[in-house]
Amino acid sequence: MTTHRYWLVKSEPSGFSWADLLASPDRTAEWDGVRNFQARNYMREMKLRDQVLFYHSSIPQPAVVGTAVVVREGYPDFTAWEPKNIHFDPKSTPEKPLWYMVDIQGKEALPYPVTLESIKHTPGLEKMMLLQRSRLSVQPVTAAEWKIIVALGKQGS
DNA sequence: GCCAACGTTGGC
DNA sequence: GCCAACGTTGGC
Repeated sequence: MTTHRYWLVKSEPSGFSWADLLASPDRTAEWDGVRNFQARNYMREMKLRDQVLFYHSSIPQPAVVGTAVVVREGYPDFTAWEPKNIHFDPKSTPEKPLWYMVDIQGKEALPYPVTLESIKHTPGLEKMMLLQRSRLSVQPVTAAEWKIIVALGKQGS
């Protein structure tokens, strides 16, 4: 039997949005540019077909707007090796990569985006890491939390 | 635009 | 190895 895990990734829509993901070839994007060790470690735990909540941050109504799936497991984030890239980091080299990324594929839009505000007030979601560690851009979600959020996103509250 | 939270850097 | 300074994120 296969088990998969659940995650939440955050993105500022002005940089890369849910719509951008859906518009990508095969609805698939490299989740590059993560430069935080804890987030990196979580990405290295991600497995094929793990489920991902896609969250829009730094907007008036931050919210989970869709679901995605991991289609490629952790591999070196080569943008760290490109001096002109905004995510360049000289401490990472092809021989000794420091940063990793995964590929995710957009799966399902949530017709009723699940706002941060509603997450705060929904029983069962009060322990979400999002509420305590708002700055962590890749974080685990429990199966129970996943279920509640996807249900809310599909049918509203 | 402000500010709190918090991760990272660097001097010692 | 400590800790102050600094930078970044993200909610409001």
